[in-house]
Amino acid sequence: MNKKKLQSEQTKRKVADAAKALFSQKGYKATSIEEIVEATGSSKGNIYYHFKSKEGLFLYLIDEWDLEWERNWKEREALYKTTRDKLFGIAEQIILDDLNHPLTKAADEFFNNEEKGSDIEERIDEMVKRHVEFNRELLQKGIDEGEFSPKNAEQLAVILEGLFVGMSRMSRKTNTENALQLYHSAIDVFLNGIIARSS
Amino acid sequence: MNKKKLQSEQTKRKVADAAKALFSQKGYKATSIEEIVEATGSSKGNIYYHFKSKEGLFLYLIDEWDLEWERNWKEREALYKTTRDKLFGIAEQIILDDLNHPLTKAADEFFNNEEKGSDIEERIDEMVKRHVEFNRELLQKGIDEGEFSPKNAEQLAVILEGLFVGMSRMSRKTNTENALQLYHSAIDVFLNGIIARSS
DNA sequence: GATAATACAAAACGAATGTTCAGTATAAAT
DNA sequence: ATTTATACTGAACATTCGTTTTGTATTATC
Repeated sequence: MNKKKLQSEQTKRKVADAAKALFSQKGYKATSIEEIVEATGSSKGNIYYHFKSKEGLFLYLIDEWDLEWERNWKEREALYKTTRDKLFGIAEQIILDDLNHPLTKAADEFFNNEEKGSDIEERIDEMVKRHVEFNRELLQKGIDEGEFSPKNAEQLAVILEGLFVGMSRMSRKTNTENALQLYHSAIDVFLNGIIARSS
Repeated sequence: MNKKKLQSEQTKRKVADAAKALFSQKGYKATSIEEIVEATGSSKGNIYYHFKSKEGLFLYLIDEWDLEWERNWKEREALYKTTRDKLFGIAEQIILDDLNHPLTKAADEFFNNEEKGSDIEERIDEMVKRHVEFNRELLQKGIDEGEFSPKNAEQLAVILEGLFVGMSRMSRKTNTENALQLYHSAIDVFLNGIIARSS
């Protein structure tokens, strides 16, 4: 059990990579299996041998992407000391990760589509919850350490997530530099809005 | 030129109303012309007689919706004195208007889709610009009158728009009450972040 | 070496869907 | 009254696209 499994994994990787590039460029719906076939040289049947369905393929990519994001963040987190700085760091990574390896657009489209099967919806919900929880822990820490004024961390976490979502959308047509500036300002406002004041 | 034109307008209205309901419930892609046919009793050919295409029909609805929103706001604007209060008022109207007459979901989906023709994209861009400009004027007024600390109003306007977009997304699965609370908190943070401080 | 499992190809399926078009009836214009 | 324009029908068109199926070569298993 060696040569075959290896070859298989390589093929799966190749399909995943091609699909990722296509979904990123064209969006989810606009990318057809046929195009993935053309890009990989693999056959339709083979793609369906490796992935349950188009949605399954996409979800596979999203999961990979999300895991990679968290891995990257954990590597960089130590670079930032205050929660404030961490937030700016997160924004920076979002922009770099999302605008360079951007399944973002496709993900957005996918999340908003209504046709998704029940299992798909579950996994999406999980992901959003993970994000909010991630934010919540970060903010809670900031509150506990007196950096922010004590408020409902859960709700702030949702607001922060929404802010990121919105900024992502607003910066879709701008370049990286402008996006960085926009995110920075947004977080500035957000932080200024929840910061602990000595007065 | 009377009886016929009248009948024609009524039909167009009927199609528009049915389409609006369907797009709202099911989203843009998920709503087929066939379903609009079933809902109206009109024929496919007739729908294409009144509207250039499915996209054209949707855009027609979006335009109507946006105009109505502005009309409603202008009626209510006088109720709020400070810019701060106006922002809360806007949020309230967004939630009520958007969650009750919600083309929001479909609009979101539509805006994110990549396949849109060039003219479509133009009209969408215009709409976003209108929104940002609307925000900008509001914020500029708040700055001029000393309510907010002087900052880049243009960028704040974009952030505010993004915040609304994000909140809309985050409150998709909640009820009106929770949505109101979320928006309120979000604007609280935003205002707190840009407010003029005496200290 | 025979059998079974795996990786892949190619074609066909099938169903959904937006759009067009030839035709018809009704109202307006001349 | 005849012609013309308008509102509308219903069926056919034309694709696109995700998925299934059938078949085959290669590799692992016994």
